[in-house]
Amino acid sequence: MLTPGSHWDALHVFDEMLQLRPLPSVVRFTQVLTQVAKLKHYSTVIVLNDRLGLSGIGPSVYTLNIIINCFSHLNQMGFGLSVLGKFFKLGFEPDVTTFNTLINGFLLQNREADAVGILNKMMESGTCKPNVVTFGTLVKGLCMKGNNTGAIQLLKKMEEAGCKPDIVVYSTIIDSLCKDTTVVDAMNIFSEMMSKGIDPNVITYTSLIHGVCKLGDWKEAARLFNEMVSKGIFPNLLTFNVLVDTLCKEGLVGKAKGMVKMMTERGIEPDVVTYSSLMDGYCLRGEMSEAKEVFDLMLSQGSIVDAYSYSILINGYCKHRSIDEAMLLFKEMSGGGLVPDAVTYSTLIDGLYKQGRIRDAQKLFSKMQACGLLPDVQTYAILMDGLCKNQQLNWIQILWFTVFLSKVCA
DNA sequence: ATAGGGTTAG
Repeated sequence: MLTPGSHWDALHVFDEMLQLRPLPSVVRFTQVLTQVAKLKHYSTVIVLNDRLGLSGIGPSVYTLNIIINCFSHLNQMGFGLSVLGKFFKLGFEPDVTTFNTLINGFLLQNREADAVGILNKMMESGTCKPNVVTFGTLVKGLCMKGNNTGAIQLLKKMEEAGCKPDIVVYSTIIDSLCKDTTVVDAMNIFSEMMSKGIDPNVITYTSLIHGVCKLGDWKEAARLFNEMVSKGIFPNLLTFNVLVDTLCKEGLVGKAKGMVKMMTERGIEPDVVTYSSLMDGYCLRGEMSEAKEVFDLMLSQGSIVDAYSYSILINGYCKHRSIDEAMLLFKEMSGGGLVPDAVTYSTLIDGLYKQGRIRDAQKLFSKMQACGLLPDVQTYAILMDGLCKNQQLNWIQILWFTVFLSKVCA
């Protein structure tokens, strides 16, 4: 379907630009590539860049860096590294952005050692010293690995190296500590940050509010909320979504609806995430007709229903023994051009096993693999559970499955 | 004109 911002529009704009005479500068094309990359249409960026090359517009350090970033996000670090060859062929020097992009790529591939290796080389180098983004990227990588201690150590290390941490580095660590429910530590880092004269922003506060909400400390959430507003920092869509979601997970859907009313009054329109959280809230309470009402409301408001929202409703029906409703939605989403992922399939497979529909579950698993979707740890756990409970596995198979799962988890 | 931080499902 053609929607504003789809990669088809980008292709169109790009082709029209390539027809112009004289040709726009590489800077203009870079601006379009940046926009497409922001929409996460990484393979489109690669295609557009190839067309650029065919039209005789040479790459710049900027476009090459963008291409490396796109290959990283497409899990094609090999191609990303091969772009380095272009630098040397064209006589360009990779800059700090190039190295930062490569570090991020390695981290996305779980190649932490390679990422740290680049940092060390940069520290030794006289020409391309690491900057705040270099450290910020690595801090995020350590947090993603659950290594908050390492992230805090790196924060100290960057200061020793004469690189001042900024609001992004601090917010990354604060958010990770909050996710780890070590909100006390997050608050300490928060104070440390402010004592250094770094002002928190809406992202910092949203992470802290999320952290205290998860602990059920609504009083503290309200305090932080008031504190940020008193500083002239206003809660935005994400802040409200976090509040709506945590209220729903606590079973307080009524309060969540109040929050939706509040955000609307402040001129912030709920989006697909807001509604999906509400739907999940109703599903958790087994109030499926209310969940479906929210879903229909979304549909009536335009086409903001995505694969995620379908998956949430499908999960709700599966958990409340309406597997046929779930299958109907599954067919509907596929027909609507939305692509179910491993989570959606796993949910349905789990639902089918729990109803004793072993054959259907296995058929769906085959279909999932035929679609090129890789089962993950959770999928295998669901398969093993389903097969065991339906006594479809003997002890040898259970043993094999367990060994397999432990390898996947490692 | 390029690089790093906060939201939803099994």
